Amino acid sequence: MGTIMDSKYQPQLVEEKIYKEWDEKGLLRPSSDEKPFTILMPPPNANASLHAGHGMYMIEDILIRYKRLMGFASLWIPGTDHAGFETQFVYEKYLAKQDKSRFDFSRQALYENIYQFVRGNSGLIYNQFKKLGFLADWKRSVFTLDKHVLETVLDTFIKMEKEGYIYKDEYIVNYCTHCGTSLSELETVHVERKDPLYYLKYGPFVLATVRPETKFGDTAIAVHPKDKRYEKWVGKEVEVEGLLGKFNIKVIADEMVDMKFGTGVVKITPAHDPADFEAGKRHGLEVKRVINIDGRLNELTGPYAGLKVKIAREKIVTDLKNKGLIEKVDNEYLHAVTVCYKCGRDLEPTIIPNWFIKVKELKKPVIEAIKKDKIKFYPKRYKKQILQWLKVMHDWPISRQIAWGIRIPVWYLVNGNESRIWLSFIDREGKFKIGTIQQYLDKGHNLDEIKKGLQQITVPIYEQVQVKYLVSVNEPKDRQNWIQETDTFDTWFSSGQWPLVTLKEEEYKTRFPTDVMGTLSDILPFWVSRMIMFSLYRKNEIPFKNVYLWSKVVDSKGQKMSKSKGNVINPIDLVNKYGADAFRASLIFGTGENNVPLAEEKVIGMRNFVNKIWNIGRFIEMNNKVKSQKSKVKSSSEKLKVLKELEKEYKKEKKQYLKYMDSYQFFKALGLVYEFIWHRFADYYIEQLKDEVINGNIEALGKLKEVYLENLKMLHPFTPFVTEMIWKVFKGKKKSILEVRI
RNA sequence: GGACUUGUAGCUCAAUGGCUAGAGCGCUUCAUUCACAUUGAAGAGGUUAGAGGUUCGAGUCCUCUCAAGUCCACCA
Repeated sequence: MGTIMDSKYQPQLVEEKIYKEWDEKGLLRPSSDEKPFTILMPPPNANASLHAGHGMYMIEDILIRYKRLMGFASLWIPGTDHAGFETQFVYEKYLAKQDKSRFDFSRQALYENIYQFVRGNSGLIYNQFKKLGFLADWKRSVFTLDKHVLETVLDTFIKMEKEGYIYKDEYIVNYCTHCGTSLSELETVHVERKDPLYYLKYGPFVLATVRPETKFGDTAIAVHPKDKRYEKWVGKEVEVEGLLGKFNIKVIADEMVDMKFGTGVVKITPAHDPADFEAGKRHGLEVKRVINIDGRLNELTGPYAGLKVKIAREKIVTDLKNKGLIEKVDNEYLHAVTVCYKCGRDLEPTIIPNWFIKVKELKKPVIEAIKKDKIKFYPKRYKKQILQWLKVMHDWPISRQIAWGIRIPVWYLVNGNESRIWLSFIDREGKFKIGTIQQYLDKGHNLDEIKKGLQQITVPIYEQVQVKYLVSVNEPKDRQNWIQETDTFDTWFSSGQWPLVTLKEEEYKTRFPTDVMGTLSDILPFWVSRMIMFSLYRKNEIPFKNVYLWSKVVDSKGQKMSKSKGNVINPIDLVNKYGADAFRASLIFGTGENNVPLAEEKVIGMRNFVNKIWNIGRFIEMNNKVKSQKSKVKSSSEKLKVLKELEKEYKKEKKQYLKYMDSYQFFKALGLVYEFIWHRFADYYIEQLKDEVINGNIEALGKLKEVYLENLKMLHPFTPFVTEMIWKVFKGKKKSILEVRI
């Protein structure tokens, strides 16, 4: 043996070497003959670098290592996500620095540029994961734009379309005119804000609105059916004086109206308000669009055409005042505004043709599987939550108006539809063009040129004739001209199929359903529910048996980490300073089921603990080396009693440890071992037996060594490096603690 | 507006309805040739947010009030 143990454990000197040895020994993947245990790593964004939240992936590493020590062939498969919207957003910020925007590129060029951009950053996060000691099979990494992933994802869409789960509809969506895409409800943020509430004179009524600029799109006035004040008007048309002159408008009665709000009268603008859109459907109202998707008012607004919403509003308010059409303004009106979660700007509810999945039938087996506990949730309360979410989950818009993603395999027939298909493209001279295909064919451009420079096409849903489309991966081969949909799939549509694309074909027999899915609790509805849905749809099987949900990593005061607050902690800095073991343990120790506070002081505390583990080993090793030179001393009856006590206490500890680990109560398991090893084993037992051991009592030393080594195994999932290092000191340089079993 | 979660020492968190409510960090005092000062021993620090109830017994269960957080929002 003869390995010299320094009086201080220095992680910086050994961690990299130890990790390399695990890799070389093939310990990153399981040996084949044991019982399978499988975890699929939630794919981080391909261009991301490690942040504190990723530290919690360590929960999965704990499970992988624990199960390995328990005799399982534990396998952890990593991957990365193209993260459509997120990544394109980051890339566009990068473009903006060079005074460019996505409108300067064709979608093909933009896609390729982002691909290169992502490639340049990829691999970074895996190196950081390795620094944390993650025992994952990196060679098997899957990227959500890999060929076989595309095949599966496209195939799912085609199958769903065939079976009638897919439809296209004009739908009012939250549209960010700045980011140029529609957002799902889950991607929006509601903020409370004060805005002026204008009381407008509206024919015989006065009504309150914060958005006077949408009044050009009004197609009805609504009152509550029980409101006696307005009873006599319901069902009739009234004449209203507006900025563009007089017009007639219908009065309807609908329960959506709050009699107590404002004057109890609201204008209905189906094209620009989600609630009005629904009301419009109920009453068969015309949908009159007055704001285009670029956030500017259109030709129906007369002199205001071309103005952006905010500017138009100011101008319209001034003009209304001059005409005497504003009765009063309430400047203290507090209301919830929906803003873009990415750029924070107000969202414009807008009607856009979108692709949808009917979820009503698809979610049924999901609900059933969860109710029957085929999938278990930790902590338990999330079962109730996910069921609640599933219950109210409505049809899912899966199309996104961005280039970075998987293009929807739909082809529109061009012939005969030239003036029905709207598009934007970069022409052969590099100029941005927008309009219908017909307009540009007339101006001497040809379809190949348009397709080559294509940015985005919009195929509206027409009253009489629909543009014919085919669902196909490749362009239909006939004499006709076709053009492919430019919308891409929502990221969750592909990452929702993660469990269907990560395993090898033969592993679906042995490793599916996988054992544990661990992820941040925030994405329970986005991701977890959809993975279950796709898995049941494609495989008729649940994707995983257990779901472990961890919470956000926050700062020492419980505040969310954010750049603007300046409280962001870089995990790698802490690892470099105090070692990966200390960092890992600090995310587990003293936490419950709530947010995980991360503070340097706590990491220091855990560094001290790691050092304590090391020094206990040092004490035993020092006496181990010299034992042959000393005479044999037998234990006194008093010391025998202490040894028996130790044995008993250790057995109790181990039993409790297994119970905690098997029920995913990691913080309790670590707390238990911490307490035992430091305050019982070191502070009590070693102190009691110290003189004996130094005097050469082999029996006492043997017992201490035995219990110590067992505790190293129990600690290994939490602090893998130091336990491996000590193991090598005791057992030999070529041995690994990962090769033994608890 | 609805749902969920939380409120315990200065801070961050524990405590299957049962003994004197415990850890870590911080604080005070003492110790030191010792495996470890990244140490050890001792200590201060609590009306468990508040009020009421159930119980032999409540930090824990129930009701209400107050406060904080998260998610959802014509969907419950």
